[in-house]
Parts: sequence; structure tokens; C-alpha cells
Amino acid sequence: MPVTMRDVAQKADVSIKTVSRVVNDQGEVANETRERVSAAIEELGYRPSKLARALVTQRTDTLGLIVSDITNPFFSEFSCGMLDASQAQGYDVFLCNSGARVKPEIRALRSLADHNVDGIILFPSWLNEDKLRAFVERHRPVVVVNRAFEEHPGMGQVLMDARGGAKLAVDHLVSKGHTAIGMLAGYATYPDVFQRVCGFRETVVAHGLPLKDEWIIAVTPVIEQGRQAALQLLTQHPQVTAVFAYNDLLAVGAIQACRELERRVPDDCAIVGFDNVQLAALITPPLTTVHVDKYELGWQAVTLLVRMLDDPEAELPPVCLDVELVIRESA
Amino acid sequence: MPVTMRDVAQKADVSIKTVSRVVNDQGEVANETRERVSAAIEELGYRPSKLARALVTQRTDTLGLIVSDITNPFFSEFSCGMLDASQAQGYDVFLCNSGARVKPEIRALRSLADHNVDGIILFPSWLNEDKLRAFVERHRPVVVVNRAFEEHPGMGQVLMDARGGAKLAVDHLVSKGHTAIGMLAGYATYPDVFQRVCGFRETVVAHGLPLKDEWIIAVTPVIEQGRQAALQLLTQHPQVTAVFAYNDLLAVGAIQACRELERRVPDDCAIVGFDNVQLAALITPPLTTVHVDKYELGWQAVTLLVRMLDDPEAELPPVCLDVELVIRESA
DNA sequence: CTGAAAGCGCTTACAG
DNA sequence: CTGAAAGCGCTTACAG
Repeated sequence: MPVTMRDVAQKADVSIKTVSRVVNDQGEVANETRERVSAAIEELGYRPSKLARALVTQRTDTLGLIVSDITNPFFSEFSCGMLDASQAQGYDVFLCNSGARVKPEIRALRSLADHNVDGIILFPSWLNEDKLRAFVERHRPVVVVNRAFEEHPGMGQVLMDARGGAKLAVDHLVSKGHTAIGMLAGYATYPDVFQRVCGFRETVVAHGLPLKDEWIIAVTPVIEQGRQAALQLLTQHPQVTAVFAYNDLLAVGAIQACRELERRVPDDCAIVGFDNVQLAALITPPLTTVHVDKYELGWQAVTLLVRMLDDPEAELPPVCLDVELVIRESA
Repeated sequence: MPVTMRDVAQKADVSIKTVSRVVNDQGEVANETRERVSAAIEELGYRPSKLARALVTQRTDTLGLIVSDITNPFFSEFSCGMLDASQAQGYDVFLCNSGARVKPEIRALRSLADHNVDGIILFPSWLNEDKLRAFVERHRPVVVVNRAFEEHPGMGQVLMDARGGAKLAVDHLVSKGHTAIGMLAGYATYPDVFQRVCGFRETVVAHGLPLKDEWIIAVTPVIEQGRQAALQLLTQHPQVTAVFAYNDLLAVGAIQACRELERRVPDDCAIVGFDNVQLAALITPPLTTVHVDKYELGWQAVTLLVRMLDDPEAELPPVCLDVELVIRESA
């Protein structure tokens, strides 16, 4: 029932090929013909089928995005930037939630490949590098966010300076006189946890402070888990007077824990988060945290991916966004 | 380069049609043949092209979602429910951000139609009912969320009891002794604003309280706008001692305004929000608000849409979710 | 139980 | 400047 190219051709009394030419604005078409065809298109309300076109061109004008948890404001901000950029470039985007679990992540990759997306932006939860490379070779280009991979054709990387961010956080805590600093690390399956933990360890050691494994607790980075982990950390190791959290959600949980333990923030326990989500400024006390431009991160991921699509041979270096410390009241 | 049905057929020494049969698990196939084909599929890592299939079946196994602002936690929670439900039903989903503006919304509808999505879930910002009906007739079924339309084949509705929620909020404020109640309404282009404002007006009148148009301010429902609107409301009309907000974001803005005006919440000014997003419980003071299950709302929207797709003739009544008042400290 | 033909709605060489 | 043929990778009747 939808109107096809054939209908337009018939109405304009030309061949299908000619319609195709004016639709795609390619090849020479006599002005008079072009106008007749345009008129027919207008009149019939013709819109070319992306499906049919894709079948022959192997381009669908779609991108896939796989996030860990769309409910986490970090990812929704990122998605917003990604969507705006995609739209600006003429792509529509499939969204998939992996829950930061491997199986759903693989399922999402497969599913996106089945739909022939042109490219994928992925927050890998955990994924064998070889597997991902195999996927890229067999299917479509992937831009990986927040995880450093070995460079590989068809794989792009968009990173933030997580290590530097962790250093900023610890430096700040040390400057406030803290010597016993713990960390609420993200769940181990989040690859970028590694960078933040690294930065944390390095900086603590660089300051000549004690570094205890028991002071680093790994949990799923949501508020309630942060609360429980902080409760445990501060109860079992009361000497800890400062906490660096993998992200703001965990930091908020830590603030709740302090309230329950009647530890004043920042006097009895200082807390620094990471991401600077909207919530960070709204909580009491307002959170000192490491800021990263999440919208920009999403935008850059698309920019890189589109570049890869436009020139598959190009060797594009990883993109890395700077971070900065935002000092509020929690530390 | 990707492996096709033809490759499988060749390897299994059968016709393409037979491969199609085992892939789609339809028609009788001799066991021995089926196994040979399955083995070939396995061996070659064959995956059927959804594109090619869609071209003939007119089914893409995709759904579209158009939200106003993915950055608003209401929508991200909704999306989460929608994604989980879609996946459970075998659909992948396109996400579009309309920014609650008409043009991007229409562009998104068109774009989704171009990709032949099977159905669409839409938060209409403002859209002529006739236009939407025309779209549905020409293209694909749409489930509209949070806006009451006249019933129409191909259009489903998922609602929440917004009016009832507004009543709960006002009743609560009245029970606390408030007699001068203002409202921070959402920007007028949000259709569901209507229900909440209606419920507000009705209930205020039902209690025999004054209802002043100047006490109802319409703004874009984000925190900063809420802050400014509340500042204006409480400065120009200091007699107002209670505020009902269209959503939690506006309510949070109102709390900030009160802080700036040195009005204690709830003693000098009581505030009630709507949605019960995560932030509501975390702000100081914790927000009294109207709870609605956003995840469930997303899930229900998909359920309804899939029903419509499975049986285009069925007349499915609107789905309406209950709401409840969550009393915390802001009122 | 299995296959050959036609077609979904386009684009890509190739002619003229 | 314009068109006829082949084909993208599948499924849908229809035969046998």
C-alpha cells in the first residue's frame, strides 16, 4: 500500500532509474524531467524505503549504542550527546541496555549486527578483547568507550582521563590532611574501574601514605551498594577518614552511610565522587567530584565512529577527554 | 562477504527454500535433512539477514521510542522498562529525543517510518490529533503515553492517573492546613500537564480555597526553571505557603528557591512533587511526591503495542496506572 | 518432504 | 540525458 518508486516513475512517465537519480541527487537529469519527478514525489508523498536501499548498499544509516544502565545519569547524559550527534549526521540509533553483564552484551552485539547497523558504540562490561576483535572483523566497526584496548583496525576508542581524575581526587584529600583514604571501587566487571583504581593506588603511594587492600571495596556502582559498602568500610576500619568513590552514585551512598554512622561529612569523613552528574550538586552536602563532560563524550564517540565509516582505512587515534575537580562541600 | 542462505544451501546440498524452512522452523522437513542444514548453519556461523526478510515480510522486529528528554530520570526509568519488555518480545528499539518540540518530534516519526519500525511509542509534546491519526493510518501503530486521545484504531494509550495524583497532593497540603496553594505547571506543550493542572484546580475548588491564575506558573520542567519560577511565585505572592509541582525536577527547583528566600521547607513553604524519581528521596529535605511506577509504565506500553501488532483488529482500551502519595519531609 | 519461480523496493554497472 | 537487466538476501504461493 505504501507508495514505491515504481508508482512515482509511472506518474512522472519516466523509468525507475530516473526516479532513483533524482531521489539520490546523482547523475545528470534534465531539469524538466527532474521537476516532473519531484512533483510526482511530492504529490504521492513518496519516501524511499531505507530497507530496500540498505539491502543493496549495505548501509542502513543506523548506529547501535550499548550502555550498562540507561538509568544511571552518566549514561543518559552520554546518550543525549550521542543521539544529537547521530541525528546531525543522519543516523538513527538503536539503544540496548546490557546491565553490565556479559551475556546481554553479546546478545546486543549480535542483535545489532543482525539489523546491519553501520557501526556500534559500546561500553564494554567485560568482553574478551579477542572476541571483540573477531566481532569487528566479521561485522561492523565498534567504538569502545571508557576502556583502553590495544589499537586495532575497525575499533575506535573514546576515553576520559580517569587516572588523572583519580589523582586529582586523592591530591585534594591529602591537601585536606587526610592520611587514611579508602576507595569504593566499581564492580570489577566495569573495565574503566581499573583506571580509577590504578590512579588511586599510584597517588596514595606517591604521597607515602598507607595503601591497604581492605580499604578498597568493589561493588556494583549504584547508591544502595555504595551505602552498604561504606557502612562496612567505615565500621570495620574506623581509622579511615576519607573515601574516594568510583562514581557519584557510590559517593551518595557513602554520604548516607556517614549519616547513619553519625559521621559528619566532611569533618569526620570526606567524600569525593566521580562523573559530576546532576545529582552531585543537589545532594546534602553537595558533592566534591571529578567532572567529565558526558554529553561531549557521547558526541565525540559518534564523530569518531562516523569518521571510521567514511574512511575505513584511516588510523584514528583514541580520543581522550580531560577531567577536572569540582570542589563543593563533601571534601 | 557475510554468509548467506545460498551458502548454507550449497553446503548442505539442499535448496534455499529448505534452509529457509529450518531457519524459520516451519513446514515439514525430514529429520536427516534438518540436521544437515543445522550443521551447515552452525559451521558457517550463518545468521539470517533481518533486512532481506523485512523487505518481504514487512516486519522489521523493531520498535521506536520518542521521548521528550532522555536526561530526565522519568524517561530513563521508562526507557529501561520499555527496553526490557521489548527485548523479552524479540524487538530492538530505536531511541529518539524530541526535546519536547514539535518539529523534531515529527522528524522522528518520519525517520522511524522510513526505517519501517513495526510500531512506535510516543510521548507527544504537542501534535495535532488529526496529524497523528493520519500518520497512524499511513504508517504504523503508535502507543501514546501520558496523553488522553480520542480512541482510534492503530492508536493505543498508556496513562497514569495524573488527575488523581494531583488530588492526592492537594488533599495532603490542605490537611496540613494550607489555604494558599500555588502550582508550578510544566511547559504548556507537554500534554499531560493538562491533567495535572485540572486535578489541581478541581481539588482546590472542591476545598473551597482561592484559585488564582497568577499562582499557576508554566515552565519547562527542569530544575533551573523550577527555581526561577518558584522565586517569582513566592516573591510576588508571599501569601502562598504551599506549592504543587508538575514534576520532581520543578519541585527540587522550588526547594532551592525556598533556600534562597530563607523560607524553611516545609514550615514556611510546603512542596509536593510528582513522579517520585530517585532524586526525590535524596534531596534535602526529602520530597513528598506522587509515585508512579515508571518502569512498569514502559513495560505496559510495549505490552499494549505488541498486542496491537499481533491483532490489528482488536480494540484495546487505554491502560491506566495507579499512583500513590509518598509522604516524606517537604510537605 | 523438497524445489523452481517470482517478487519485496531499491541500486549498480552497462548501453544507447 | 535516459532506460533495461541483474541482483541485494530473503519469503510466498505453487508444484511435484
